[in-house]
Amino acid sequence: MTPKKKPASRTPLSKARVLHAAIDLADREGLGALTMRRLGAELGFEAMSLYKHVANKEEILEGMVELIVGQIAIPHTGADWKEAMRRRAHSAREVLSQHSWVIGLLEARALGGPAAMRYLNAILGNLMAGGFPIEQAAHAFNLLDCYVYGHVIQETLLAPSAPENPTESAPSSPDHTTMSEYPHLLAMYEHAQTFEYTFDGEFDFGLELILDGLERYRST
Amino acid sequence: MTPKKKPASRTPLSKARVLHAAIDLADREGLGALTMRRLGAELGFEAMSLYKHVANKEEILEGMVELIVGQIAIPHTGADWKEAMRRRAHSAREVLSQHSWVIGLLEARALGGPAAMRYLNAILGNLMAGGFPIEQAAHAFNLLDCYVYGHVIQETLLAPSAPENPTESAPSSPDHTTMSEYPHLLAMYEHAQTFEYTFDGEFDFGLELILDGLERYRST
DNA sequence: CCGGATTGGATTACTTTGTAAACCTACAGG
DNA sequence: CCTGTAGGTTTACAAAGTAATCCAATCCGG
Repeated sequence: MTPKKKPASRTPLSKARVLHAAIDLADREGLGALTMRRLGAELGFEAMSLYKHVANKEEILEGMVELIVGQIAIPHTGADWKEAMRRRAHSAREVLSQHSWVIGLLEARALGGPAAMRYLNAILGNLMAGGFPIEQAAHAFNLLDCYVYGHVIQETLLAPSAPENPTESAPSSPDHTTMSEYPHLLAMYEHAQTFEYTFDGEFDFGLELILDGLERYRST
Repeated sequence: MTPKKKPASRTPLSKARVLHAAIDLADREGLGALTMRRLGAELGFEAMSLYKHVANKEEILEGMVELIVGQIAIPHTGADWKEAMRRRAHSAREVLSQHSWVIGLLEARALGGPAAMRYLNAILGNLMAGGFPIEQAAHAFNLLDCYVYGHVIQETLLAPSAPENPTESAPSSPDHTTMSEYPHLLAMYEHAQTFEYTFDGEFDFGLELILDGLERYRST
């Protein structure tokens, strides 16, 4: 037996490794599974060893958010504002949907990190370069961001509730007798079953409507 | 000493009282303070006594969401769709902002309750009565809801972080040296200090833009 | 080359929180 | 009256975050 016992999983451990393992775990089994002991086990160490690399669990959560937010594509400063906003909205939706647990962490953690700052700054810069004066840019940014954010939440709310709680899934039409009291809602459920209804479609509809509205507003 | 010792606080206890006390506590000190022991104390009973009226904490959380969602004004079926949507958006924003912790609970809890169903049903009904065929109503509803939802989150994220974590407040412009790397963001912060910038204003701007867009869309 | 200091990890143990289980007690009704 | 049950209490335990301590290897100046 050579002196190197567990080759891959015994590499030194570091904040970066902890964070990536945490994201991995959250992706696979949801935030609920992210406990210090579990995370330690996942890495092949004891729970308390993690504390040599992060101050506490909160720091892990912050780091996770930071990493994820950093994955959202930032528009290049030269681009046409409308196309830039479209791109970044799609990117944000994709990234956030992929790691739907971040939503639950975004309470005060995001705003501070450098990734978020770079992101926000780039967007505002793009809008202003696109001809929006500051207060219009604020309006536009706020509106777009609320929409993207809200939509991701809706999706994860309605979607086949990922790995978190494998119990109830939302849109399973809770028996027709109950539903008969809510005829419009029932119609909606049925429509949602159609192949005409996709999250992608819904998202793009709203996004384009907002973008067009903003364009009209800008040239006011 | 008369036999009645603690007059008001010793009334029998019931699910309703538990729920209202829970909402009260969450309003005052945030979701983090809502523990079974604390809630029991608040009511003048032991923690375990609560379990004679609710199955578990989850049931309390569900009940809280249900009560809050039930407070959102539902538009009357006759009203003009635009005005109806405007009203309900404002109502929703108000109610959700007042109890900002509901956002954190809305993961799968809301969609099932009767209050939510009534709410969704009424909105869809209004839109369809206003001339939107089902798939357009779905679009419109989704868009509006995402916006309202997203906006409330933004607000609570940026607002003077209520009773939850009295630590850091977000928009305190984290020292000018750091900010100088993000010029647009800095400009935004400064603009936000202006009396021209209010959450109300931002909300209404986006709402009207969306409503106008929907109106245009409907008559396509 | 050596002895202490430092670094990274393991052990133990304490706290908080949800909740199961058993217990108690007053009151209702046969 | 006796009994059972509804409503409340006590005790106890498991999971999770983390403080304190300990331990081994490695690093570093003399």
